[in-house]
Amino acid sequence: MSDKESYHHGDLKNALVAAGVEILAGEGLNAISLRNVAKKAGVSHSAPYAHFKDKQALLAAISTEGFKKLLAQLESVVSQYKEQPERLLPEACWVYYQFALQETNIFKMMFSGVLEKEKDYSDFVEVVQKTFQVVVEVVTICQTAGILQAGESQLTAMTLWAQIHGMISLYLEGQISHTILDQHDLREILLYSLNQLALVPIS
Amino acid sequence: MSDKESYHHGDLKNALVAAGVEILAGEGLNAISLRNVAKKAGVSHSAPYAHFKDKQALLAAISTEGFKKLLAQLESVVSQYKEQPERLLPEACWVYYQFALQETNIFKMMFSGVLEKEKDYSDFVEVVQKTFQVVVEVVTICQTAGILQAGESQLTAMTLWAQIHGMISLYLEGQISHTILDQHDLREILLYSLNQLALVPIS
DNA sequence: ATATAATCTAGACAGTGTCAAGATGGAGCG
DNA sequence: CGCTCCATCTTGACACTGTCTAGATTATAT
Repeated sequence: MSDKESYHHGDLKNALVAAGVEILAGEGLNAISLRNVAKKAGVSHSAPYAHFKDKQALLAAISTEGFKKLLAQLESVVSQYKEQPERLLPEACWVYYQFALQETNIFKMMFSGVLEKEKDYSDFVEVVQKTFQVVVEVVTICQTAGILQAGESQLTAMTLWAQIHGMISLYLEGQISHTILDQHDLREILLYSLNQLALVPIS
Repeated sequence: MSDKESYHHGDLKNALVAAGVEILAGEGLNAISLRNVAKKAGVSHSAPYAHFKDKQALLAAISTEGFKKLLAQLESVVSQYKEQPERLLPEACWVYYQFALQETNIFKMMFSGVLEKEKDYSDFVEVVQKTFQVVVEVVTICQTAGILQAGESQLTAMTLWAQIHGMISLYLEGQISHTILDQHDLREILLYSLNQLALVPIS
């Protein structure tokens, strides 16, 4: 089925997403066009319409892929540091930072309002919810360990996520003042912000 | 000079920015094209190139306009509550939320990585820095009032900004879980997150 | 084996950003 | 005042975009 010579591609849907991810990573957000992606997948310019209603739908699929990757990395760090809550918190946040720094374009796409959320894109919504569940899990662990204030874990998780997400977003936008960046690297800034939230010193 | 009949528009640069703001607010980010903006300003499709190097440059000018508006609102709330630090903090943050909610499209544009920051866009950078200065001012006031932890006010300001910015961004992206939104409105969520940062209960 | 549906191609259309050539008229010079 | 220069604006063109239609190809189910 994955015979590249055949008229029917066999796995075009995934191939298009993969091509999109590649273009996104290599040439940036503006370089990603349907025709571009189709060409990279070795297929005619309107073939994607057999698998995606829209350009939006393709972008949603690419974003979903990004979220899956982020989710996997978060889950990995949680299972690694589950028993050391004082390390779990900074490392989990650091993974988020790292993802944003390494997969900048996909990250921006995931959050930059490129996709209008009118359509459900149910796969996308699902993986986002799962990701949030992991954040809640991290928060719960930290709360029972006395590292974070006890309280509604969902709201605290939102607060934590907002903190991390906001900081890395502002960083990517180049909106962290140079007087700060000259004196501190990103890891220090992360730890400083976490210590504003935590009950116990974090390092 | 503002004679609308004349061949030379007289104030086209500002007119284009104004038209852009209007389209952005009315029809959204995807509807804003150079030709569209030019038509709204009553001018031919490539007239903008006399005033802006790029589409990017126009977008940067529009973003700058947005920042000026946000800055003005922030400054206003600071001068209003300067003497009541316990109210200043939530109200200043609330103004940020309100701006994002009311001028959603401009807000997204200001932060959504639409403009590549390779070029300086010095007006833009300047107003961003001024805005950050106001945040630092708010933080300093709250620190001396014992509402926020004493420390490097720039880093604390970054933390606060990230918190607010992250939360409203996630909200606009539809990424705050419904189980939260069903139980709390945005103002409550804001206050909850601020209370994670503040030394004193905030309401 | 044949019909039906899924997949892919080819061609067309209106929009898009950008550039080049030329028209227009205001500003500063004599 | 008259003339020149130059910023401003128009027109036309180009390659590229998302999307739609009609038709070709092939997998799948009967």
